[in-house]
Amino acid sequence: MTAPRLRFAPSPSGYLHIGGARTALFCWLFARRHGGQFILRVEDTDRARSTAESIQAILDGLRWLGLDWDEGPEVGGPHAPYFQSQRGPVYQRYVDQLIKTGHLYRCYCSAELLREKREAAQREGRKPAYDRTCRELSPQQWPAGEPYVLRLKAPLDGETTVSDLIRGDVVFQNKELSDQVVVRSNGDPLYNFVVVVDDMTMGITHVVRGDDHLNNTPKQIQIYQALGVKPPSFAHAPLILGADKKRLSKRHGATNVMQYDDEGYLPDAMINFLARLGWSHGDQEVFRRDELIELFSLDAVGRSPGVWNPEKLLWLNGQYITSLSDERLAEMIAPRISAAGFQDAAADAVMAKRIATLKERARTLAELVDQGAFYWRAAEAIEYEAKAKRKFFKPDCLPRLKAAHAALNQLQNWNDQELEACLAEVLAKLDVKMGKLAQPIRVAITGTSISPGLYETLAALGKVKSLQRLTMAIEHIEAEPREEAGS
RNA sequence: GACCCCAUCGUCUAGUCAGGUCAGGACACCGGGUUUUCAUCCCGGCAACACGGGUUCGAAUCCCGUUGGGGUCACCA
Repeated sequence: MTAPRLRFAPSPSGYLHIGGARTALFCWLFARRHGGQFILRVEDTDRARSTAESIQAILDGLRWLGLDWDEGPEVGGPHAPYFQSQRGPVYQRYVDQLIKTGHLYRCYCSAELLREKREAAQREGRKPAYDRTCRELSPQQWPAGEPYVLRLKAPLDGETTVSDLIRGDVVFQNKELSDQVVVRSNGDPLYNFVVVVDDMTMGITHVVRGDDHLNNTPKQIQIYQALGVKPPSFAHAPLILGADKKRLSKRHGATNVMQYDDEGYLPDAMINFLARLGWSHGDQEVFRRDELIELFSLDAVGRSPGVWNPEKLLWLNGQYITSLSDERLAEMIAPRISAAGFQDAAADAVMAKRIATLKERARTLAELVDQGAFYWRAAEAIEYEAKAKRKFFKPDCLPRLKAAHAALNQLQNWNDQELEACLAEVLAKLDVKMGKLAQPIRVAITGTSISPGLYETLAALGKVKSLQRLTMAIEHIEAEPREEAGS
């Protein structure tokens, strides 16, 4: 295959949506797989809805996902500008061509009249297509000074076939297609025309987009034909649905990819998950980015719409978190720790050790920071969970905690092995089971009955903080009124 | 309503194009094991070819129909 050129062409009327992200991913993967180019083009001709913030949000989303574009906003390229709003002269050139070749005609029907006709057709069960009233108007019949739109003089019969790389041939009867408006009465060209001109002039070879565009494709092919140009290859990927099988929207949860960043998802996990939603490679679930590039094929993209499954994304994200190095994770969560207002700035080695105890338990970076709160908190800022306190801070554990404190205080090498040996000795001396000692200590140092393994946690917390919290716990229990006496 | 697309466990899917293994994997769920809690991990379980006709010795796979779901029908993109 000669180097393909693919484009992602979002309209900037919001953030980067999950569905858009997957479309962009498929385009990007295909381009990277075949050594082609990935082009970003902004479809901002709807000035009422397009905003600069949206453009930025979409760029941010793509960058977060690591979908780099070879041409487009902020990087430029040989086919600039990459904003439709700035390509007026290009469109005008091709409008002129189509007028000259007789493919466009003036239609003086008012928007109001068309709306009425459409509604009447709907009511009477006819198809709501334009009735071609003005198609054969001669210039003598043009009402002077009246506004008009330019319509495509489309074929009246025959058929238009979309050769889709995912779905095969999709045939549309031309009589089902009406004479689409190409230029508004104010002179602005419409979407189906500008998208064709852009794809054509930018040398796009493969148009990969959502299923919702399949019905636009024959209209675009008719424009290519009028222009006398061979259309690119098309591939329409199935849409992403919510749990109720309705088109994915905000009420199904987060649809903004950057919200997943906020919630502590990793871009690689998101990429992996998005790729697997609609595309597959045998039984494989986890793919590195380079594997995805190597294996991606439009042949393996399914045809049926898929349901967004946040549970599986969570699982995948956990897999990625576990697989990252402690050091890398430390970098990633540092901003989150300070944003949460925690003070403890531990040395890198200590930080890595702490993360090692947490990462296989956390499915998101947010969970990781949350579950490690007892690490980042100052020693004296410990908060005991009510239930854990009630269950494990009983007066009878005081001797055990005191014995543990005394023994640990003597420990020279504060590491997993030494800690285990040290506590084993305490256990033997007191003749109690591990559970009787581990849980009170756990609550003392973490504030809860749930935490990573005790030795590694003590080791990662550090001797000073650990002993301080043990002391605090002992004092706390001693200060507590003895409930047994009353009841 | 018309047109277009789609149809395997609850979900993502393999298998469909070149009909022939108890329909495979993953998430979730349930049970068991490991264990100082939780999680990880390991083992096991539950669970699907939408329905009806054909074609065929044989159909998840090919054909037709039905049903269901989705999408699109703008002087939006």
